[in-house]
Amino acid sequence: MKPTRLDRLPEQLRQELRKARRERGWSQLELGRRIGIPQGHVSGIETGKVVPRFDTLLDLVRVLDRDLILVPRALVPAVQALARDYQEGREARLEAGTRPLYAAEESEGEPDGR
Amino acid sequence: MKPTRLDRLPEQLRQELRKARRERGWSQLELGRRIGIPQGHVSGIETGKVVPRFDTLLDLVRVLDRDLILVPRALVPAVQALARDYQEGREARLEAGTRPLYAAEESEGEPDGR
DNA sequence: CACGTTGATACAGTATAACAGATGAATTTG
DNA sequence: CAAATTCATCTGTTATACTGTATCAACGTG
Repeated sequence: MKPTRLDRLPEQLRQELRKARRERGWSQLELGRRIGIPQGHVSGIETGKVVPRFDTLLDLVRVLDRDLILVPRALVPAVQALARDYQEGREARLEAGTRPLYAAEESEGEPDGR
Repeated sequence: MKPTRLDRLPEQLRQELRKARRERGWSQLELGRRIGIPQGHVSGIETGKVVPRFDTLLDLVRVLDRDLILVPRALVPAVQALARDYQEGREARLEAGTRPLYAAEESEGEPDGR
């Protein structure tokens, strides 16, 4: 992995964001629309071109049904394992009927009135 | 809790930051020095006057031996409980010999070369 | 009391995130 | 193929995080 002094926003986190967005079948435009930021900005964040403010990132992860939480360093491995297992479970359930599952939902979930 | 449209940086998070800093016996000046930001800025963050960039907040929590991690919303309660229990354990151990424990360490731990 | 520390706040100047809008390449779709 | 979609990137403007410096009140300590 290139150190690319551009990952002031951790690459791992960026990948997870992109993955979560795609799981939902949302384009950057769609995701941006939901939290009120332009497509170009979503792109900049996902590619590591800009480091978002904390509140922006929080809006982003929450609309993707995730959250950012503060944990003691000692617990990081355990929590990550927990999260990974959980996700793998979801994915397994997902490919069972290879359908986006989320993509369909055109319920226009409240844009979280920013 | 007041909604105070100032908590774009969640109050709970701010309280935890302040608490963690004090546990270590560090002043805002000392904390700021360790990650390379001025005392006034630390104050602004702790009081909710400014919303830090994600990288700034990450530097902050890491020097306080915490981390920010992305988790599925469904796991938030579980992870928070885990973190709370862990902290309570530490505190109990701490007051046993009511001594800052951290405060002493003047090992000048690498300022995490920003 | 004089002195040092801590934390909040202010101000000016700089850096950059955020926004609006546009373009173009690659890919998908009709 | 033509049209639409998606995403990266660019330009210009605005908002604001961040820096450096300084002041002040509250507190504690010599």
